[in-house]
Amino acid sequence: MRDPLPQSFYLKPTVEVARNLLGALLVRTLSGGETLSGIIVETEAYVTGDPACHAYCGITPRNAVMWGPAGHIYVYRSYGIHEMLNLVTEREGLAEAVLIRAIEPVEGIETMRTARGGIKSRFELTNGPGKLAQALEITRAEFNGMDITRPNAALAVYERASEPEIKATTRIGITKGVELPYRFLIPKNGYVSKGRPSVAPI
DNA sequence: TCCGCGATCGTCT
DNA sequence: GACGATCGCGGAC
Repeated sequence: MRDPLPQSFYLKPTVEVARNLLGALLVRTLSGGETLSGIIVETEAYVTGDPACHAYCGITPRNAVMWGPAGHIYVYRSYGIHEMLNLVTEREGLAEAVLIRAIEPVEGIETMRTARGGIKSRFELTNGPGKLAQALEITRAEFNGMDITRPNAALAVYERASEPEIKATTRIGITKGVELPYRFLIPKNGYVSKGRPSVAPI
């Protein structure tokens, strides 16, 4: 397989990166050598001046990675339970990121099923940010701050085959900035998350 | 099928 | 001490 997407891919405006990630292949290599992969089908953009963005209130130990170089991984825990996978965008000093919300499983489906507690439906293995992290065994301890553009990394993103149809809607599961159309997904894909936008799709 | 609620804990005030 | 970029279960219809 070719090299992972380079840092220049993540140095573009965050909304553009969020759109360009749709259709790309997310590949997780487990410590045992097994490969898990899936096509990214849903993302959300978090930008400067956005009240829903973790970085909105300034730099803290938790969100420090967002201020760092593009192409690094920001993982944090939500509701005390779920791990969230984000990819840092923009230049250093500008704290923006893309949340990966859902993928369509390609390789390692049985392993993902086991990691998810034996769930039967393959549509529900990775259709939500918390589920995706659980299925791919992505933890904050191992991945927060890691460079995703490095060859042979435990997690990598590869260029998409072709540009998919893209739909923009409002974001999900937040209480601030709900009106911004920063959620992007591939319509009619059965693996997107089930949450619904609070406003009609744009 | 849809909706409401509890779980659970790191982080910030 | 309160809350959150969520999830899954159980009950109503």
